[in-house]
Amino acid sequence: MSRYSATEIEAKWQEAWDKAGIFTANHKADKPKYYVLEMFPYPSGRIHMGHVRNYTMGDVIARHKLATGHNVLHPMGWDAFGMPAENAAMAIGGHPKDWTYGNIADMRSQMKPLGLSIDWSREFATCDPEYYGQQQALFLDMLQAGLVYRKNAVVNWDPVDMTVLANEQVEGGRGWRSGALVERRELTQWFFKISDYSEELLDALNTLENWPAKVRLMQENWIGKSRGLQFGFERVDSGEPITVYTTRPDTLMGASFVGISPDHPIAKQLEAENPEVAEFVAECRKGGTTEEAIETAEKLGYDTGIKVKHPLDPNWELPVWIANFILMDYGTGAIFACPAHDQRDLDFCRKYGLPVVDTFFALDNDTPVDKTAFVPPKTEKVRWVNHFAGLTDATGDDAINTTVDFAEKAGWGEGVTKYRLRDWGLSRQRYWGCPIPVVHCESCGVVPEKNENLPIRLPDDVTFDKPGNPLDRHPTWRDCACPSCGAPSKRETDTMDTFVDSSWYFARFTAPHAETPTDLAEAEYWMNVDQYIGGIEHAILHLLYSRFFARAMQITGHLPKKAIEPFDALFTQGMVTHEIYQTRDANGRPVYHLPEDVTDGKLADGTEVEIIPSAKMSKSKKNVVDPVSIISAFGADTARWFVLSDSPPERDVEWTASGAEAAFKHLNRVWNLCDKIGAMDPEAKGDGDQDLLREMHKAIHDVTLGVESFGFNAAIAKLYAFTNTLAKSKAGAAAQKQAIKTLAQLMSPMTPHLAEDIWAHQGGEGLIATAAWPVADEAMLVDDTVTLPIQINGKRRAEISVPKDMDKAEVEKIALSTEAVQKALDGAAPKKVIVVPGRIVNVVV
RNA sequence: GCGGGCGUGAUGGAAUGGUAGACAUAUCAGACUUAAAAUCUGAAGGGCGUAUGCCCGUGUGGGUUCGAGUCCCACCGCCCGCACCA
Repeated sequence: MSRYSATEIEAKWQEAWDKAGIFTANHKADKPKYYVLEMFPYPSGRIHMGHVRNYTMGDVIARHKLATGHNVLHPMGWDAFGMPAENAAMAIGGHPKDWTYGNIADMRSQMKPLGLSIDWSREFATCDPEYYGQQQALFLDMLQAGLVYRKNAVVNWDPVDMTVLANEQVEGGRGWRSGALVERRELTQWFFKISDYSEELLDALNTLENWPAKVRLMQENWIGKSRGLQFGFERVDSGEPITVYTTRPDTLMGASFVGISPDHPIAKQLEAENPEVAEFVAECRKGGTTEEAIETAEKLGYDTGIKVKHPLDPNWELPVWIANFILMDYGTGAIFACPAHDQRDLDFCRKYGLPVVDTFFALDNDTPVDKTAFVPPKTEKVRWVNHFAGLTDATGDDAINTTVDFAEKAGWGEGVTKYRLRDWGLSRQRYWGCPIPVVHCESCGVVPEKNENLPIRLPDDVTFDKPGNPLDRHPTWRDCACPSCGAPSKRETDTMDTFVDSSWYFARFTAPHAETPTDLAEAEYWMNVDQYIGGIEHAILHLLYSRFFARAMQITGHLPKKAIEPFDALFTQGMVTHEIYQTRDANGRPVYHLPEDVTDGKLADGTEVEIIPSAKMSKSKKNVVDPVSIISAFGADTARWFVLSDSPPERDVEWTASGAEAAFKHLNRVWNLCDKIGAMDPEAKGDGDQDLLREMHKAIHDVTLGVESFGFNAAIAKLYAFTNTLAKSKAGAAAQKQAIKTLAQLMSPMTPHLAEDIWAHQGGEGLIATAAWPVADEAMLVDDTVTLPIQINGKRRAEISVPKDMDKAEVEKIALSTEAVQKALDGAAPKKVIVVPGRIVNVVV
């Protein structure tokens, strides 16, 4: 009997697939296409179990589609620009380019043994000049189409990475990568006009039926549409209006003061004139220092002394305050405060002794507001005591609509729609990114580079011994001729946010070597991505940017109209977790231990470790298992099988040594089963051929359903069960052989190497990878005889065995004659009998 | 605060409104072995009982239904996302 040697067969079949070129995507044949894509990795240098899970899921889909007669596009690339390469250069010397390409080579060599059905001929890295040159071309087209612009803006400055960050890249006041507290600076930056597409990006979410509802909702909240009233408060001194935006215009009679942002033009003017204001505004800009401080930040205000007139009563004057909680880039940067119905306004007014006026009460309670603002749901009816349009009992929603109509008719305000989504600032003061292809000329201003000069390559001779951008201090790279007038000029030294790189790579995969960003014929054939798979952490940033880029690329003629939503279906997979093993050092500080150093809760020297519940694998907690060592111990098939088997794919899966071993043992069992069946006399007859084949068809049905609906764990459970059935079967050689070949086919998306070897051993034709996927025979899915449970009043009391097509009346008769039913009836007639054919019988007594 | 999701054995988890706990882990017992490992066979939600069996059981409480883990309402707990957004 031969032994299952994963190392041997995996290398053998990977070579065979390569040689046959079966994973090379090809659009010539007359078959439907299928584009499956997993989010491409950052080349950190090591693959981790998360990658294994992500790519295995995509591979299962890709291989299944290949076996069901599709032209499959399943590419792989590298999201290769970004800070870590520069950090490495600063920390250990060397060049970001060498570091990155070295990592790519390492990771590729770790990934290849997984046996993924990837078309490696389409591989690229975003730091390839061939790729980023096309990105520059795309940028220039977008510039011409008015989708990119430059403006002076208050931006988030990361003092550690020494670069600006987009709003989406600031989490809790800290840089998403460095974790440093973000400062606010005013700089001239490049922006993508994503906010022009707010409404469309929001509307189109409804068409993304095969996206998780959670992701759509997160994007909806992020875009943040609101409807409200915009109007002016007239200044008493100058007669100039201060324009405010409010979503609760119905509370205007409860207005207590007008508030403006510290960045509002009026505040800026006062700042210049008045040192006291300057000091206050500076204090506001500093902001909090910790996350808690930001959450519980004290409301700060400064009374400017300016008075404005209430739009409904020229004799009613309100003070104008500068308040630290008002954001300049939302609405108009100015508000009116209604403390009775807004907790934040109430806190502010109580602090500074400003009036609090109730405008409505609950229908059954008219207690004036004291410390808690009265903010009922807008759908709840309330009783108005202070409204200008004569409202009495109405819901908030009705009151808002009535008020907007009233203001529009009276001509002092207009209903407007606002979005929270702001334009995407793409300038980064970094070296290792795609250079922005523009030139600054003293006479011509900002001039786009000529297309024939692309790519604008990054210079290789740079140093990282000083903080800041090496491009900025390079002696010659900046020098160039103005593309317009030819005069000596300076290049832009900012590079693009790396999210730009990942916003169109999926389109580039359709023609990775085209001389233009895309090849429209190829894009027309391969787009859209039929199934996209990645982490939920990209729910907003990457996916929203990509949706914007798909629109921009359509406008600039690089993608067909049908690709406006580039990802037909999205699946967000869970993480791979592991227990954490901890001891403490002499000072009581935690010390973590690698799983491979812990046996039965003890270290090699016998020290007991504390076991902390599973968390995402991370190097700092040392709860990591290296795919490379798993593959060398058990083989890729075992790793692939295990990451899919234990949990539903959208949930986290806990890596356990026992689970991985169990997966390995099971594959051995299947191997031995194949050996055993192979050794049978081909003419041997046995018992229960039909039963085995029936189970085989049920397995085909269930596994296919599982694979097609991301029920990988359920599919694998069915494969376990069918293997157990086959192992115990006494059927004849022909039936067993058919069963093991089918089992191999059903396993082939998950464990492709083992499946291939079994196929060959059992005399299967060609490669199993390209063999037609088995189809279940409907007639074989139902047993001739079915076991029906008999319920009495909904509780199971007995079972009967009847032919599958016996009619209801007959089933009822048999059910009623059972001992349990007779006993329960005790001579009386049943009140009701429900017979669900093939399912159940319920007798009500 | 706003929004969303989830609560099933010791554990991960199965169950188109139709026999709850498939499949797997851990556990226990048996076979093989001088012994162990490996492998194979079997047991196993809780309680009572020698047993045929009976009672209870999917976070808690109600409801709809012949029948609810699944649908509806309320509550409790946990997780995630967003958040001075006017």
